[in-house]
Amino acid sequence: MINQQGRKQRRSKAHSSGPARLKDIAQDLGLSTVTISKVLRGHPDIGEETRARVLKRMKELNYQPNFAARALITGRTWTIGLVVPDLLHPFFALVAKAISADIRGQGYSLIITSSEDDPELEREEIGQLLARRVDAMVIASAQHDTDSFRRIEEQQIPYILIDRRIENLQANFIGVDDEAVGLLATRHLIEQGCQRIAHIRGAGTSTAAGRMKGYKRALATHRQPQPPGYVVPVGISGDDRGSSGGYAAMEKLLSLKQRPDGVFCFNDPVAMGAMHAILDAGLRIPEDIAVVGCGNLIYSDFLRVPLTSVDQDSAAIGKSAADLALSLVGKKEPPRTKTELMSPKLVVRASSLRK
Amino acid sequence: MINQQGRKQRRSKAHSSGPARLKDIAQDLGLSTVTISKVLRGHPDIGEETRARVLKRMKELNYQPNFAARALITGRTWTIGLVVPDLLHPFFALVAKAISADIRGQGYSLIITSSEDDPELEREEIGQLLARRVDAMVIASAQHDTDSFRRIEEQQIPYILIDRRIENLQANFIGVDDEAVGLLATRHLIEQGCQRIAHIRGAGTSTAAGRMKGYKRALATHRQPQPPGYVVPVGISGDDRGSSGGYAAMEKLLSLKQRPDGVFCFNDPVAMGAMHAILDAGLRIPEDIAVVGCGNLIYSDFLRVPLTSVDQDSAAIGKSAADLALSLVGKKEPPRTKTELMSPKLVVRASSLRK
DNA sequence: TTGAAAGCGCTACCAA
DNA sequence: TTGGTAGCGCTTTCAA
Repeated sequence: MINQQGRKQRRSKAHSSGPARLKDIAQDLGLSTVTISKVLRGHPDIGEETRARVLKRMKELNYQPNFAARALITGRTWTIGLVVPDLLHPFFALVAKAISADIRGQGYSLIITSSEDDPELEREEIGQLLARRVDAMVIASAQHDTDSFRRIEEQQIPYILIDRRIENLQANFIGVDDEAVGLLATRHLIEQGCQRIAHIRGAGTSTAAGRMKGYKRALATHRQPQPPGYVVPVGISGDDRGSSGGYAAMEKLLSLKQRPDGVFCFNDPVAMGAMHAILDAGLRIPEDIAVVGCGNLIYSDFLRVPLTSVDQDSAAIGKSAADLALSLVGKKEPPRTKTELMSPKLVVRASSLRK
Repeated sequence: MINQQGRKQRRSKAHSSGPARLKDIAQDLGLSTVTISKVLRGHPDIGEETRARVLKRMKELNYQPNFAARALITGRTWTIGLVVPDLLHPFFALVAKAISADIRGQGYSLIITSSEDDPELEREEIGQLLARRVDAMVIASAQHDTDSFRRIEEQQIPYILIDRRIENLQANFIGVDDEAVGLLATRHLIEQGCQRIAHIRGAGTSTAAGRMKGYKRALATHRQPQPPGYVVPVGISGDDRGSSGGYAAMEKLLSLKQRPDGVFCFNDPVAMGAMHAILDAGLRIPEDIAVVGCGNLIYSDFLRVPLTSVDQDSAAIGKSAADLALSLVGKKEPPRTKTELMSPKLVVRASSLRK
């Protein structure tokens, strides 16, 4: 009531405070807001001349539709939420980059949150994204139970798990075939003539379990020994995301009566730490101990010994997840859940090349 | 009109379609929406008993306020926009992580966009964030001109440049003192006994210019020679973000009649490439050529030769930017712009240790 | 081809 | 302490 006059005629000609609104354009041109709205959305029922006038004025005023107002009516925010355990880890950074690139052209923006691998924090972040009514979510989860996901389902928001699966949860999943990762890496070590192959495994994720399964299967298939103590879990570490844990785990392996002559490491940071420990012990890579990692980080070529690693095509995972997410937006009844497993690829470098 | 009945009484008891609204709770409890809204925001003018009842029902329904509706009225979206050239670069990933962690507790979410170092793309992304009415923006810009920023200013949205400055633009800036970076690195090489120090410089950014200035000043101060051809620009590269450019630049330096015995590299990826080239040429680091990088990436310890690097405290930059951004949100007249320069710190490793 | 009216879910303002 | 009313900027529906 108070500011009716002041607001409604706010921008009859010039720029005053705040961004331009449909109403401003309508008033300037003597049209209704509906007409402007139709032009904005490319509605066909508009005369050519009118459309041109409106577009011209929009450009002059640098008009940007208000997403909040639009979202309120349409129920779509044109926003995708991404939850990752750690943005600093190149795998997740690459996934984020790929998703961002994929959805950008479709008018979507990406809200990224980092859970720091803390289940409680992740729940809160998911709640926050829910409150913001993102159109879909992509999650690399640090959770072990399913209730966060039940909440998402209640709100009927499509979501896609990446990299890590959740037990007892039937959900869209895109990741790498982790058992194949373990198989590929271990078989390679066998082919390089390793006789006693150890594994430094990750902690608590489906990823870690899958890779270990592949490792064991490869050993069994090739009738290789599986001495006790040859599978060492890497502790949860701080900022280096595995390197120091890899170092410690490798020290344990080196202290065994029969030390291994090959190690398959859960991921590249762990492998770096392990290599460090091996070199510090005065041993040679790969002559004394061959090392294989996973992730194929970008700097693998520049390490003290270039690291053989299993590539998991992170960019493809991101792109697939984004495509699936977009295809699910606004669907009434969600189609049956989809699982997509990328095939891993071995990239051989000096750390495992014995022949 | 059509669904008045259907909607208004939608969730009188149970869960039907869509998330709960204030109105649902009000109806269930025989109160007005205003009362519920006040409880939601912790308004004091509410009876204890009423408050308790409302909170209980909210919990039961898993109520989440609709951000879009709130934003429409308050004019605040509780969203910060971040624009970086490349999320994969650890510096920007770390900045993003720090900002995210800082604003999380205050109820803010972070929309992150990657400009791929493409000025045109960056303009579009900034436009997108403007349309979304983010409350503030943090930008590591790939632009050279100022009009994107004029547009932000027109919309009265506070923004903070990080890492890279823009010429002729008076704006909030948080970054590292790049001249000090160049000074620190170069002086260190001099102290290590290097006689002919080269510089592989970055392209086009204020950062690159500042570091080179520091390099030149250190040489001048210590009366060191500055032979022609000793400053080589690194080409813009693809996915390795500088490594291949560093390799090529170093090859050029190695082909000079008098090759350098020390190199200060624009950043760590470039330094990795340069070290690669040096080793490939059969030379030793640091005995034949000492190398210093910048950024102090996390894996510097694991390289073929551990890399001496200038640390720029990326996390502090992120945190400062976030704090400043939040402090600026909703301010009528923006206070005068603020510049904050972090002091760089040299982290010495084997690549430069000659004594 | 254009526009009037209603309303998305919430908050601001003021009266009761 | 509580609530009625208006309205944020836009889209939807339907009538003109």
